[in-house]
Amino acid sequence: MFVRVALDHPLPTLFDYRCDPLAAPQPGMLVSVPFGKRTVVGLVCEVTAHSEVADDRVRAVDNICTACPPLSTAWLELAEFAADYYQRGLGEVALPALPQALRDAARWTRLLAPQERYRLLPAGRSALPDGLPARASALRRLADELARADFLTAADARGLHPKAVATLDAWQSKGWVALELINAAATAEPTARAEHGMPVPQALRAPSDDARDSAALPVLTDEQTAAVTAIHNAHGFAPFLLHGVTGSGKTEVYLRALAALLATDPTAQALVLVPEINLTPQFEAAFRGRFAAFDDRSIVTLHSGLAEGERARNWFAAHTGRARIVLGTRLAVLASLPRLAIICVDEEHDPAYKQQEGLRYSARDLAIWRAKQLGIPVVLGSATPSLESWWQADQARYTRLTLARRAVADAVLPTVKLIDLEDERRRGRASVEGLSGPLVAALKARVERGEQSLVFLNRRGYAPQLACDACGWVAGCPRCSAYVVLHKPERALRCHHCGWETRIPRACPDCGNVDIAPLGRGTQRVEESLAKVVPGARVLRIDADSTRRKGSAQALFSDVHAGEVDILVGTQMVAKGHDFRRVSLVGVLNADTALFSHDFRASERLFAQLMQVSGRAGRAGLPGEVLVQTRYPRHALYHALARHDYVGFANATLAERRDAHLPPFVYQAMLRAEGRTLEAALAFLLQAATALREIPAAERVTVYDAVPLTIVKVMHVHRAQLLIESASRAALQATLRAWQPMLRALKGVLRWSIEVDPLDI
DNA sequence: AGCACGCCGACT
DNA sequence: GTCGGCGTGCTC
Repeated sequence: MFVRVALDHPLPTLFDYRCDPLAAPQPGMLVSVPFGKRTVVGLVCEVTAHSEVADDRVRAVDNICTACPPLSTAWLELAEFAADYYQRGLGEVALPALPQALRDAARWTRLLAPQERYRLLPAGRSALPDGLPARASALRRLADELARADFLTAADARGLHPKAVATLDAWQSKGWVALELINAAATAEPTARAEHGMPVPQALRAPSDDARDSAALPVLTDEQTAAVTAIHNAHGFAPFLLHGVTGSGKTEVYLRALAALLATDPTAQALVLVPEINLTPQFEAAFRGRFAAFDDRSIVTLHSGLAEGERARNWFAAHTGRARIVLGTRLAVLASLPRLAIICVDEEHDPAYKQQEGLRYSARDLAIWRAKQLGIPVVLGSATPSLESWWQADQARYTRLTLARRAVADAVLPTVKLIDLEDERRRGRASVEGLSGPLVAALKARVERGEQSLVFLNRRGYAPQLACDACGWVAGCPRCSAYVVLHKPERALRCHHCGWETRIPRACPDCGNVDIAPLGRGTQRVEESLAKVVPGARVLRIDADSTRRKGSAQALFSDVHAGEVDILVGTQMVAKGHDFRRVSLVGVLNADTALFSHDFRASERLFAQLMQVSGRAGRAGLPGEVLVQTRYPRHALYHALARHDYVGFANATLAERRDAHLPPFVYQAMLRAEGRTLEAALAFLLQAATALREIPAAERVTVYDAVPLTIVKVMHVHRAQLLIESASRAALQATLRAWQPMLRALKGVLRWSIEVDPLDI
């Protein structure tokens, strides 16, 4: 007997191994196999009686992972499709999608091995809370938790108090707690159990079933009702584009659609995707609140911020069918969900759904593929849908559901005003520290009224450049072809491309001049300026720097919700999804740069971002105002923004894209090369372009010139790219498939990679 | 991707 | 004389 195994390895082939015919693994199982000098974990794709590989080269399977039920055929097909479409090996797709614990054969035994846990004994229950010193708060917490849950694993206990295990051992010797063994795999709910019917949670019953339930639920608008009904009545594969302005209650539509579906089928699973880790807590709270009868294994999250163990547990809950709702970021789209019945993709336009390293997949596109494969509904929600999705709806391939009104009765869309910076200057009203007079006045008025404001600026750090007035020197990164960003609190210059850091120099290293000054402004500088310009205001900055520590983003956001902040300064991080009820003013700084970008998608991104950040204003009855500082107040994008006219913007932009033969009217792929020199990278791409002439399918493919990337050099590596496109997706795919072996034969470059459907051009 | 082999320059 | 640089080649 032989198994054909996929390994996490760039070669797109399966590897054959011998196995015991009496104990052969099934497809979808994990095995550990010898590979070269190492032992690696692979995924069994086929079990056959014959192998094409010469007998003496075939080695034997080392070990079979019995702790994990095999992955389903449907999941293997998903991995195969993704590998095929994104031009990678199956193993490169499948194995990174699994939890780390499964990819390390040494840890398989521990998955099955008995785990220890401490159970509270009656003696302990009577003795414990009082037997502790009143001041020993950590010990009391431990005792309380033990009393509440009856038992604690060592890991849980350690989470409460670092020395908890020692304490528990001491309590054990006093006869207060007992150490018992549990079998981890046995506690994971087997699929069979789920299929016999989990209890239907109360919250899932239709509102009409129970007057008390319906009283607690928000009343749907007509538009929301229509959307929920349409999703509920769908049969088979049913893609929906839920186009709803911010605050129109898209989340409520997801909640109702899920409730209806999960109630009809007590084993059904739902997958809900959000673009950012920061949004998972608020979504998790909303889902746990609504599905109160679901325990914490029934609703799980999957994202890269979870500790490895928790991620593995949640993955298992999804894989065994135990989890009914899986809420996660893009990586969750590759979770194993044997009973998947509906998928929701919130803010489907968000570029964060595109993985930007390794396998460069679009989680939104894979979500649609999964829905099609399984014949289930998929709901793509956004206030500013991607033009790709909008076009699909235009073509009637997706059903459009529109929520044009805000769901909260007295909430109206904010008024958007453009502040013409040129005009301000001509009238002798120069901006102070980059903040125009009207914006400062509006900020002051909000502080006086006790309302909150949000200042949006998509640039972190203090200033994007540090320059010498005398000789024109600008601080640059020694490893990259980029300027270093001044970070004032850390008193450092930092490269945002490679992380290189240095102290701020006292004088110009070129000419010795001490008058070196920051140029431009980032969030730190705006934070500082606001404190000066709006005296007495409590200013809080939220960006990737201020939220670096784990959990700090949540803490900062809750300060805002608690009203402890007057002015919030932030990057796109604050624009997404958060429902800041007291914010009545949004100020936008420095948006103009994206208007004239070389990237044809820059304006689409800017429009979505500005619509999204505008939506933060005036959510709870307060009249909202958005002030955009610009030098181009007559630009069509700003006009569409001022009228909240996504549809006009989308239609106009789509018409431009059609004329210019850009996506979604053509399909693109990018070949990127990294070389020791730019010449090497370009030479490689030139050879690659020449090789295309030998591929028949490439006759229907347009090849552009190889060009250096905007940031040519990162970490001493020079980068260039070559764009190819075709009106035929099939021709493009066929070309890429034939191209890869030719590329592998080329030399002279450190690395190269193909990206299908690139977002950044 | 790893991890070997292999062939040439600066050091104890 | 070796340590170690990265070019080349292989992995069932």
